[in-house]
Amino acid sequence: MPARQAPPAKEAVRKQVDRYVPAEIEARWQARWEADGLYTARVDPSRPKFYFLTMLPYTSGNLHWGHWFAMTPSDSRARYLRMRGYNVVYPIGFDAFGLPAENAAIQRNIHPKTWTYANIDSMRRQLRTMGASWDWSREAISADPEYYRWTQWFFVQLFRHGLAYKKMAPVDWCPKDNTTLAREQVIGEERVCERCKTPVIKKDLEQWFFRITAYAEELLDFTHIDWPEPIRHLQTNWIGRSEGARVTFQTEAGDPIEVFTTRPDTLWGATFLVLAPEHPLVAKLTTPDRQPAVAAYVQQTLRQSDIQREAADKQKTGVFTGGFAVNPVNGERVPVWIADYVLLTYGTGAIMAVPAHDQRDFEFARAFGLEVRPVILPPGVDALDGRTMAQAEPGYGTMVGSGELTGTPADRAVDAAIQYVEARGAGRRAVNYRLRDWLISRQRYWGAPIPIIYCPEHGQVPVPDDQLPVLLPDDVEWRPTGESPLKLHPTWKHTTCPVCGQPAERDTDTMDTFMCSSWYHLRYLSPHDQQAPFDPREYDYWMPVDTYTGGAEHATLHLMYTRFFHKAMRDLGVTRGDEPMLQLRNQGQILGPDGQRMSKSRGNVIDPGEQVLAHGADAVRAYLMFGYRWQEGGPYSVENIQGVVRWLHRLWALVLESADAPAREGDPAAARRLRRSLHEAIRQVSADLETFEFNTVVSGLMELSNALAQAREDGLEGTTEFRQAVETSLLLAAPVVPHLAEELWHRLGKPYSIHQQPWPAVDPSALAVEEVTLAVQIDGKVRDRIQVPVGVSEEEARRAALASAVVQRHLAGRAPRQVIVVPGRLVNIVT
RNA sequence: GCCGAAGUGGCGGAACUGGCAUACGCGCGCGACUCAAAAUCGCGUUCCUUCGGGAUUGUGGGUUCGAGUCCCACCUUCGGCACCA
Repeated sequence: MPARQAPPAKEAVRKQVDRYVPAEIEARWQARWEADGLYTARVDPSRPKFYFLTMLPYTSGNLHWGHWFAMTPSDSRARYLRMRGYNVVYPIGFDAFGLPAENAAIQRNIHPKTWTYANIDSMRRQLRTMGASWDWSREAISADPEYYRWTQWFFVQLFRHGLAYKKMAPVDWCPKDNTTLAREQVIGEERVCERCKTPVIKKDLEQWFFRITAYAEELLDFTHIDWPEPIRHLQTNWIGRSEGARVTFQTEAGDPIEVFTTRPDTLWGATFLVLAPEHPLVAKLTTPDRQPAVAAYVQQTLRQSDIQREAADKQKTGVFTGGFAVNPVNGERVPVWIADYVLLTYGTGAIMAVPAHDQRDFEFARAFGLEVRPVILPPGVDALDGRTMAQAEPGYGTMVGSGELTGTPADRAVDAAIQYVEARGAGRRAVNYRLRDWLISRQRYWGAPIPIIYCPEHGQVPVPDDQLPVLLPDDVEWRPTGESPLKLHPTWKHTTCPVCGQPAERDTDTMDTFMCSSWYHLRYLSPHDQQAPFDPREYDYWMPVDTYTGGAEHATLHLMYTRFFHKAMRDLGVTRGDEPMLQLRNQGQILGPDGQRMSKSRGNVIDPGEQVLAHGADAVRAYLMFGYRWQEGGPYSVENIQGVVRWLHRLWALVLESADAPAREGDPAAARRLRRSLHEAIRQVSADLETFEFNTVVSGLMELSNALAQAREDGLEGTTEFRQAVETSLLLAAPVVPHLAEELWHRLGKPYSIHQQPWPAVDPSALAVEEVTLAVQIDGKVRDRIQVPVGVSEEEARRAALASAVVQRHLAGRAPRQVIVVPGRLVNIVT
């Protein structure tokens, strides 16, 4: 759709001006800014720095609304901060490794590398059309050897300090993508793969893990960062901290069983133990006569998918092992069962079952005729009978039937029980986390190879720093088979041990791409550094990131991993400070016009590129800022984009039409009104850019445009006040519509570039008014409005309000009981 | 079930610490321009009204001179977690 021409206004004396054709100006200014290095950021200790970071895009091929919505409002804020005098670094790069590249490459039968780098080329071009103020000289691509050399270097650092380790474990496996996944990449109740939505299965595999659990406690501390509350809650819940005790039960087979409980006060009611079927002690505890039943149950559990197994409403199943343990607090002999409702991966993989006070244990006990023994009396409960209880009683209360501790009240029961077991060496206070270590091995091709060599003599040997990167070979069969493609390469894995020089083999897995993106903000500091992952001088100046913007869907993935990574590297002396990103803000999502997620299958995809072609990048930027609450997002609206398109055409025409109006004097009152509108706009636009309230940034600019139009009606064209207001309008609009502002600034003959001008300051005297309108309320309802001088006394305001004819009529002779005066706002007459 | 976010005109959404609800824009209506239409410009636009006024921020209570905003209970929608001991 071509931009439409605005004819001269009806007075017909308006100068005929060029129409606004964004296509003619946007590319030109983009090229100029880049040629001039306008946004190239350099360390300059004489100026305050600002590290503004937007989540790097994945190399999926095309920019969609999500990119525009995340990036262009952020860019406006970066531009604003630059005009405010900050030395802003606003870098960009590409998250280029990963499964989608491989899967797309498989579909199209082209090499993942070819596909990825072709996408980067086209995405670079598309990104440039946004008119964003990125420092392209800092571009980093995670699939470049000069990048992943350092990803591997970080792995080696973690390995050397015991934070990366390999272990055999039941892990989540995506049967479609043929690779393991981190726990965080398994989504929802259906337990599907984050990428392809295929239900995951469990496999026992030897895999590399990062010890994120060592940082569980510290990751719960958000006191020094300004992150959105929902993200803090999601991470807190994911980490899942529980306080309680670990208690040891001796067994008749010899090996003790350790359990974790949050309710040590119920220990005396533990009438049996339950182990996860995969628990290592199961074989040892099982008596010969129970062997067939136990083996059958374990087999059955293994065959079941996790979804079947973890369905909460499922009937409890399990079998008796034949083994017995001893309850350490009362010396009673309790049977040991196995059941699939106990998870190997949480706590110790074993529980003490207290059927009277835990609903799951209760259901299990009733299903198998096990004893239910109440040992807690919650307030208001006189007695509980284990034989007749219909459900568990999970509340806290006074201990009963608990030996020496009988009678301990609710508020002391847990502590008393912990002290009791600690004194007898049967247990200790403990904190347990739901968080598990981060599984980073991937049996896929398109990732950074894990830099470990296996030597028959020296075991796991990290690749020495001077031999990094371990290059990913191009000549592989990269289609997935379930084995790592690197393993099937004829020569790649064969190498020599860095310690002894004897033949050895490389690890043939690659790393989770979330490892690559855990430190990209550091690579931006010096993307071509050959000596180190980043230049410490750049680090000391720019870090930490001051503002980070991106999607909330990474709450328990990237946003948690990158915090862990930073803290681990801090402890290794690589980074400084406790947190990598001080302020985080999440944008919402742009949906299709039907309110559904845009997708080809729904046929509701609107291409942002087409809108840019039709209306210009500036209009799309302004539309995205104006039409939504940025943190919320919402459906794309064809009608609403017209609103900002009109505004931009009006602004364009107004500026050019009034550009060389002959100088004259105007009505002082009208001039004062214009000046007040101008400074109110400066105040509002500044404050709202600061706080990410982008919709009111644009509405403030529109109101200012309306005030200019009114001023023109009032005959102010040609006055100093009018010219200043026009120029300041352009400065205020520059962060939002950078091309249009630059073009008009240029046409007004102002010095290049508008983006290097200082941000306008609010003059408080311009905001001052002589008269204010007070609302006059009677019993809280507005009945009248009165004009009073600005500094009017309360007494005068009251008198003026009571003098109002409307008020007199409503009062009808009654005397007000009370009159409340809120200076500058209202008078409320209470009858 | 647990945790979190959000409910304001026909629509997107404003409303800073409790003080004039509905800014700004879309849409719609009327008018101007036009042979006509589009575009553009101007005016109007929360709802009801007997034109006095009355009602209104998901629902019901409460605090207050005054509540979209604070408190209590509930409803709806969306997101996350879920046999986590």
